[in-house]
Amino acid sequence: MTPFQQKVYDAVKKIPRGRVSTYKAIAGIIGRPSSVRAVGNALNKNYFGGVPCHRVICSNGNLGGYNRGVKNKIELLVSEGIDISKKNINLNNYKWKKKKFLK
DNA sequence: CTAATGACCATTA
DNA sequence: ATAATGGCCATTA
Repeated sequence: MTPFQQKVYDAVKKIPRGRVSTYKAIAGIIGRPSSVRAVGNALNKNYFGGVPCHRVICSNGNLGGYNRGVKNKIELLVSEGIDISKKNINLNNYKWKKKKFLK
């Protein structure tokens, strides 16, 4: 468990149910905007439960990957009420915005 | 130490 | 619109 991973997981844990975030957004939250790739890498090696890593997707609305199989990722997201009918996620509707919660 | 890898991103053709 | 390219960074061999 590296310090970097710890930050990533901590940020991902804050994503509420029914919402998604992006690798880029997570990178920004932890203070390393240019480490988006490393963020994905960290999530790839996340063997912990309690971290909703299935709610993290690409900035362009694509699903991204999942260490237990993308299929499983889709199931989880759909079960939380997110629509993936067109094979990409509408970030305008589902993206988690921190500001909304601070208010 | 160097080199290779990857659940990314933005730019270019 | 899609496809290829270069850059970026933490981890691992």
